[in-house]
Amino acid sequence: MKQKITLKKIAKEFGVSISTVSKALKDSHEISLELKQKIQAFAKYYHYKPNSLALNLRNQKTKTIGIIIPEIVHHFFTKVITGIEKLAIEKGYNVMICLSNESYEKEVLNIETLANGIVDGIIISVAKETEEKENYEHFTELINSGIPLVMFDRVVDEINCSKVIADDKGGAFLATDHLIKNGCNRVALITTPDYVTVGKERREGYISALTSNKLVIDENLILKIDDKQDIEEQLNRLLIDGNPPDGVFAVNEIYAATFMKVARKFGYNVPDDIEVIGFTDGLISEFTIPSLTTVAQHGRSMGQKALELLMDEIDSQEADYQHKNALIKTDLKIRNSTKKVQFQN
Amino acid sequence: MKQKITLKKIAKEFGVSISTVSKALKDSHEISLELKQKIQAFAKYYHYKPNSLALNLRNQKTKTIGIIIPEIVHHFFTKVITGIEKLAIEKGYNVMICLSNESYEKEVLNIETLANGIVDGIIISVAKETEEKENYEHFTELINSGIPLVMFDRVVDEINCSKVIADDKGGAFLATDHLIKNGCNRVALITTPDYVTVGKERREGYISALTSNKLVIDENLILKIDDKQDIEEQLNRLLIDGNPPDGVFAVNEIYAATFMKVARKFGYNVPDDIEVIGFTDGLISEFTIPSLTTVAQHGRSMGQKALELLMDEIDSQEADYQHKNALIKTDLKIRNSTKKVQFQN
DNA sequence: CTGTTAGCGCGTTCAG
DNA sequence: CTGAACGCGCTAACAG
Repeated sequence: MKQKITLKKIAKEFGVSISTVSKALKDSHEISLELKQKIQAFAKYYHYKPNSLALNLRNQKTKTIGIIIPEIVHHFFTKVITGIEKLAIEKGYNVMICLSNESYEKEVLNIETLANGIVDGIIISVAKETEEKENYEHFTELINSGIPLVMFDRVVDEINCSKVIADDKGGAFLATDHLIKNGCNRVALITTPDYVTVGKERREGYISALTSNKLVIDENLILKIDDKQDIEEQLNRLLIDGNPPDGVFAVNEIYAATFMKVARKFGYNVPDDIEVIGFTDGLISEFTIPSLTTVAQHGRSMGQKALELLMDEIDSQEADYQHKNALIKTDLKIRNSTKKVQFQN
Repeated sequence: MKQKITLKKIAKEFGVSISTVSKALKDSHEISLELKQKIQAFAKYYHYKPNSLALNLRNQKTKTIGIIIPEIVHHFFTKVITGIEKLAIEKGYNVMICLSNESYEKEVLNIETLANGIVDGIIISVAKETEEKENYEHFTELINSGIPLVMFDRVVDEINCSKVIADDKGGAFLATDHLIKNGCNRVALITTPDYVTVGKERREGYISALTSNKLVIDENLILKIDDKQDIEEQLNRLLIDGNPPDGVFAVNEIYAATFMKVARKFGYNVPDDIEVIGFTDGLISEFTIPSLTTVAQHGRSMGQKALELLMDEIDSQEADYQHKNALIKTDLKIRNSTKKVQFQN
């Protein structure tokens, strides 16, 4: 168990002081060439590396940024992380990922530990439970303590920090509008409970598309899924009364793919009887039959943008930093769960 | 921008020394009850928290463990992480995730930074490129420097550390045997290039199942996929000559799902013409049509086991720690890409 | 050219 | 009951 090599040990080895070694290793002009070379060679041989703990303590910064996400088993979040990570490395930062598991308490805990001197900034997508409780003190405290915070995807308006979100509303509009243009006039929405912010946005896009196409909003066609219950069963309701929708927009991939399964069970054909679009950046869409038309979220871009904003704030340490918001464009990825025929009439 | 509260500041506030405050906060009997109460109340009010950097520096440990994985956009790895994380939190450890992106260089870099005093131990699944290069110095150095290392899934035999792997061979045997028992006698294997260790294991299981069923190994039925090229095109080869396999075992979900797509394009029906099994712990399998029969890997259990072994090594700081290996059972998750009729003859 | 000192924040002796 | 001193590893200002 080889011990770590430190300045102190090198100093002892050469019978010089610690600071001499430190300077020698930084190639300071104050040190004689001969001594420098010897020390540098020695250090290299033993793979000397400054202890980052000590450095961090001294510099009061850590060159690592923290990411808090609700769930890692989720393709969208992993994409975002990939985006963050890539850029972070380029900028010489390390990345630390924490999971809140959608729990308020764990989110608070994560923030507390991260804030405790181990990261220079935090990127977060807030937990469902936090959105539900509307309890945001931990965010304000974090910000007050001087640690930059950037929110992405699931953001909270009340908090004054930089934010990056996908154009949820626009994407939902795009999808719904596409269905209508394809000839659907009974377009259903499969969504989350109200407290989930992205769900709300997507719902607004859906409604706006309906109204702008002069269709009425039929509450019977709006289904809010409770994740804690069986999803298939809840989806049945849309089909069981023999008066099915002819188009379906689901706010995520799982809902969309599961709906297709259920529809098939009821004997409906997708896309001939019912066209389906999902909102997602997932893996499943390509492998369902028919493959699923989706609203692409561009998770990687979101991650990159989030890191950019965070860096911007970290670098410009002005007390009155002006927080920025970014909207990541979404677009339709047409696959086979919708008909190709547009503008048919 | 509220400054962080430290022992020093509290001490100044009360006109006492730093160590007095420190003791007061730990409820030491050396401090008068009155003073203790005042200080504790004050600290609580200002959310005093010991700076972990300083603590780590002092204690020479960090209570965080590092995870290095090749790719995060991969359901199996996220499952493993979930498993690690859950147990880690319980044990009071934090988790830091780094991505190697399958690159040798990034893996080395990750290890170097993590080893540099920021983690107490590392759990890794090695990058493909590292396996290819067979360059393992960074691992031996890490171990020599006294930081416990545990490998999972993609492990390297030559390195003396604890390891946890899925029973790849057994799972492959199970799958292949199942196909044969179902009546297949031309079972194909879709696998990775040779240097990927898990691929090799699974291949062995496949071959062992064939021989134990007295079937000959037909190299034409073994297809090694190069991920850098178009997968569908490579899969065509299995079907293009009009003499297709009647069973297919793929070493991962993507290969399996993609094969089903290709087979369908060639007019073959799964499972009637060709039965398919994939090795995986993924999301896609449930949503393909037909849903995919798989060998379940139990990623979460692997993660948990890996952390257990790591903790075991960290706790027992004996110089001659005896490294342990764990084999995580795999089992068949029967879905609809295989026929239900077993023992038919 | 080299060494001393101080300080980052903390906990632990050891003296008083 | 309280405080001074030390050490974790490092750097920077200041002496010599």
